Amino acid sequence: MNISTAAKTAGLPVKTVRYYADIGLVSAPSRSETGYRTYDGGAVRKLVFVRRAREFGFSIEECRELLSLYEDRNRSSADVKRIATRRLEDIAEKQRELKSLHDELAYLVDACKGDDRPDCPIIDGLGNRHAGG
Amino acid sequence: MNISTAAKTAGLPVKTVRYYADIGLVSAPSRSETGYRTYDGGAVRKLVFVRRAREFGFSIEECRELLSLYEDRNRSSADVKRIATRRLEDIAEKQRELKSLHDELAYLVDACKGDDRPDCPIIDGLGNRHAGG
DNA sequence: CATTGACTTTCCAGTTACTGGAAACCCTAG
DNA sequence: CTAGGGTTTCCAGTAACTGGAAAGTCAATG
Repeated sequence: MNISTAAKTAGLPVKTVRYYADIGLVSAPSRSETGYRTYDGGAVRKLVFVRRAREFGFSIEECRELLSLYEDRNRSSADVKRIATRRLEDIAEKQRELKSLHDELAYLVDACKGDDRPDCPIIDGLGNRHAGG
Repeated sequence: MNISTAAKTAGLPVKTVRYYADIGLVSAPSRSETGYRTYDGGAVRKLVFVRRAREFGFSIEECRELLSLYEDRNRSSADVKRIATRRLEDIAEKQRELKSLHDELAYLVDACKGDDRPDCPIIDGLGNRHAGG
């Protein structure tokens, strides 16, 4: 199949599919006589794998690592779990950050009357860190 | 004061302080006879304001907007509240996404034995979307 | 006065993960 | 044969910096 069919099947933009081969994340596809890229089921499955991993927030480098584990019939599940667990910690950390951010900003928004006068705790709160963050 | 003192006081890297003037986010500082940038308290306060806003996840363009409100003695607090509320919704949305991501990945990690055998629900789960995600 | 080392300047390149667009080639339907 | 897609390559741009080179400046020392 041609690139647009492969891309559609994998749920990725055509540009992205080309890009993933350019950076060597997936292997370069074979070409037709006229130079068109041609894809088979296996190539598409790898693209799906990458798309899913990216949706999980794995970086391209992590995808590279996961993909080599995906392709390695002899790797241990512990190797995979290690990477996934690290990623899980990243997510939890990000969640904590977002929560404190949300709470602090919500506090400021709540304190702001939102009327046509210039007094605004949000602006004030951005200018000087408020106590008890 | 020179740029490194200003940067330290504002809690920003020197490079970033220069960058913010380059892109016109803050006005270009005055220069000494030999071309060194010189900062006063007002300039530093604006840098602090930008740093805080960035920490809150406001984009540079939003910072530009907020900064003009910060500098405008006649703007209404409603204008500020509008921007901050939009940002608050972004954060809430991001939190929801992170939660579903976390739950799904945690489910996979939990299902993986993490031993030296190749069976791995994480890899399998990345290859094919699991039901009831 | 010379030197040393820290600080500053400008400018260019690189980062992440793509995305947009131009110019040219290919393919299929009518 | 033409029209309209799809495809190719390559270059540039995004967001928000960050790193580094080469050259000028400053303050303290000998």
